[in-house]
Amino acid sequence: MFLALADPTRRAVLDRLAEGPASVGELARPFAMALPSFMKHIRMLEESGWIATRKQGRVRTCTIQRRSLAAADAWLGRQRAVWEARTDRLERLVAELQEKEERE
Amino acid sequence: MFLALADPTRRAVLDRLAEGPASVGELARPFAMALPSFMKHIRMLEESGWIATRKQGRVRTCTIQRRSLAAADAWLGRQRAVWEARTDRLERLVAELQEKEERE
DNA sequence: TTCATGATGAGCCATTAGGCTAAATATCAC
DNA sequence: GTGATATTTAGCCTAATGGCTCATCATGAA
Repeated sequence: MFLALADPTRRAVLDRLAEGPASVGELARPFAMALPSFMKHIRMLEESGWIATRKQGRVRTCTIQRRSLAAADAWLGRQRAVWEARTDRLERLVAELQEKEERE
Repeated sequence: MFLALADPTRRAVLDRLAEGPASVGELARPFAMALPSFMKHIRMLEESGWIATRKQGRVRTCTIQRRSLAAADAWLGRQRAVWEARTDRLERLVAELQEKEERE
């Protein structure tokens, strides 16, 4: 899931898709890359759940999937939560120590 | 940056470090992995800015870096923002169309 | 039908990732 | 100074990544 975000091409594709669906060819245009290479990125984005694709005629249309964004967010969110909880504990500890010092 | 999150070992290390600093050996203990292998993960986490390390005597202590979390958040945040802006536009568009229909 | 176009399949290649072992280094504790 | 402890270096191995070309397939347009 994060692996998909590790590549700049794929992040750019997601950036583009956030604005709305697009065909493979359309998505590929900005990149100096052979189509088969580009397709690997598309497939990987689909397999990792970041996008969904549907083929009508000879055109395959890609749509971003909100769900993955939520999943990635969740991990970072948990991370932030623990970090902040710890920070809070530290702050309380420091506060207590200071109080104690003042009383002495 | 996201590449560092792509590996479960490294995510686990970050999970652990969110609770507070730890030495390399301490961090490595839960993993069935040779130390040199583990060190590669540590180095990668450091190079990608997720952690900072400092060596005193023979012990290297690792600390999580808040900054990276913020950076990762930023990307996802931007992504969400565009997505939601677009959703809003679509909702407005739908609303307008419905109004128009009702008037007809 | 024939041709152009959008997407794919197959397979090659160089680099990187992620694991290992064996040996070296640097402290710390006696 | 000897031995145990905590890393670290060097180098090897396999599989996966990310790129390429060339050949194919399927569909839309003339």
